[in-house]
Amino acid sequence: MIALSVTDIAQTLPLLSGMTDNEKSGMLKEGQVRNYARGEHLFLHGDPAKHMYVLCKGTVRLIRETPDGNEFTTDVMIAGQTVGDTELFSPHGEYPYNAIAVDDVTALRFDTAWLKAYAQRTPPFAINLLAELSRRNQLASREAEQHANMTAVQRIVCFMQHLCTLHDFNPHGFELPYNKTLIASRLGIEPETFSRALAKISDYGITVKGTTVTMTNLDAIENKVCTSCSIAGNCPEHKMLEQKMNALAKPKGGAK
Amino acid sequence: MIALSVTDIAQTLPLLSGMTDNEKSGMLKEGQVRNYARGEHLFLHGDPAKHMYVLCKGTVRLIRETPDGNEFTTDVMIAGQTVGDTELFSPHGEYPYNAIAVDDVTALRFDTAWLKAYAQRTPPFAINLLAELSRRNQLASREAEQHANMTAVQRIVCFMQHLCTLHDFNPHGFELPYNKTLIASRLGIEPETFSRALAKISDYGITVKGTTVTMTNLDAIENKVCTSCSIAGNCPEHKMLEQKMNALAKPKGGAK
DNA sequence: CGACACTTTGAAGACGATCAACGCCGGTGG
DNA sequence: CCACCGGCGTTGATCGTCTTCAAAGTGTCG
Repeated sequence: MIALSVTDIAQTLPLLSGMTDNEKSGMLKEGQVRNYARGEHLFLHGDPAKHMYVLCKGTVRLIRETPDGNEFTTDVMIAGQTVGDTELFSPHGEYPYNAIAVDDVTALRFDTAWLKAYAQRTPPFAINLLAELSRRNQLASREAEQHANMTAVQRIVCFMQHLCTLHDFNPHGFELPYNKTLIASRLGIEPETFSRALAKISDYGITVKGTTVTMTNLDAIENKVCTSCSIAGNCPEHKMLEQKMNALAKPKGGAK
Repeated sequence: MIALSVTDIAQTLPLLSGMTDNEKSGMLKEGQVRNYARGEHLFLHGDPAKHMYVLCKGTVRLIRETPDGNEFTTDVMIAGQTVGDTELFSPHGEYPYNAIAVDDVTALRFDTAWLKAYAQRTPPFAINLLAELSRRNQLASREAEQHANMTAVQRIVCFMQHLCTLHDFNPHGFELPYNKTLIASRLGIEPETFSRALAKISDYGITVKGTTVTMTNLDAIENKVCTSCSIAGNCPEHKMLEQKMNALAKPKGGAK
């Protein structure tokens, strides 16, 4: 679990890109450092959206509960990502999901009212917000599409690929960053189905043994599963993976 | 099919809310009136996102094509709605879907570059954009959730309810605004499944005969289907429907 | 009238959810 | 140190839902 310092955040946070160092530090000093223990919630569904969070350490699960008691994991956020930015300018100002710490979490907490005012007087920040929301929209709509058109096996392959680039893992072999039940919930499938599906993904050039994932054949993924690949033609995610697989040596027998 | 004048748009367009009349007309005069015949496309997937469209007349279908030739209808937009606003500040600047006219369409077309600059120097407009994207995000993520947790019948009921409020129809009886194949595609289900499911939705207090929809029992919908109802407790959409059903007389025998 | 798109119905099959059972592991408490 | 427990993961069997393929009915428009 990597922890990010304030300077790390200033460099990596998409919401701050293109802003001057002065502007960055001016904004970051408004953030309060908050810690959350495993299982604690940052906020609950229906709470007034008073804060936005930048995660520095740990993993946060965004969950919506359905009437029949089912839980649906909307997303899983990691260090360097932002929670609650979508609700900053939401018309009715409530969080539409619970945010719960999967492990011990450190976050920078910002006041919504202040951020709103800040966005109004700092156009670059407003633009960054717009770009971020735009990106989220695309992801969300692709999510819905995948659920409608792809089988569980295909969605898992997609997810593994995404996981690998997001966390900057070595495609030749990496460990799952959280447990399988959480992944299944994130993908909207049952743990049983997930378990069974893992046995079948070797057709797509991926092997999963225990918690270790190995990607062996990217061509088997490309144009079969990856939506952005097969539709747009050139998928940045895929190219990154390819470069990395060529650059990194294949781990030998006893390598961890 | 209702056509909107420029003054109609100035009043109803969410993106213009809270702006002065001067600002509104200043922006609207930048829009070019464009007409599209039935079946014509406004733009295609992968096209550079050069324009944003405000629909004045007709219906536009947003479609993504999957590798295996399947078509997935991301959304169906009607007069008074905006197409391409999500891509205004999209990082890579391409439309992620096709936009195709379902019937004869009139739209106001705005230049993306101009809008971007305009948003930077007009904070209220940027804020409206943020609010709109925020709203879209919520809809998209609920879409994904519904697909994972609800049956076809339930999704249809949800859709009918949404349709009724969106188009301001009379719940006691209205005509479907476009054909069933399109609706099925919008819901991510096959036309056959859709057809069969229509026979079963009477359990939820809705009757569909041919292209006529009648809502008879809102209680049967509430807390059974409507996600925002059962989760948030008080769903604005539902309340509107309820008020309307009470206000409007039940149509007698030969009423149209 | 004929072509064509849309809609409906039937029958078969694929897929995922559900219920149930079991093995595995880490932790707790005696 | 061992027994017990709970959470996690896997496997099997069954069931409901949706898709797919096929066919036939409906409607509209030239």
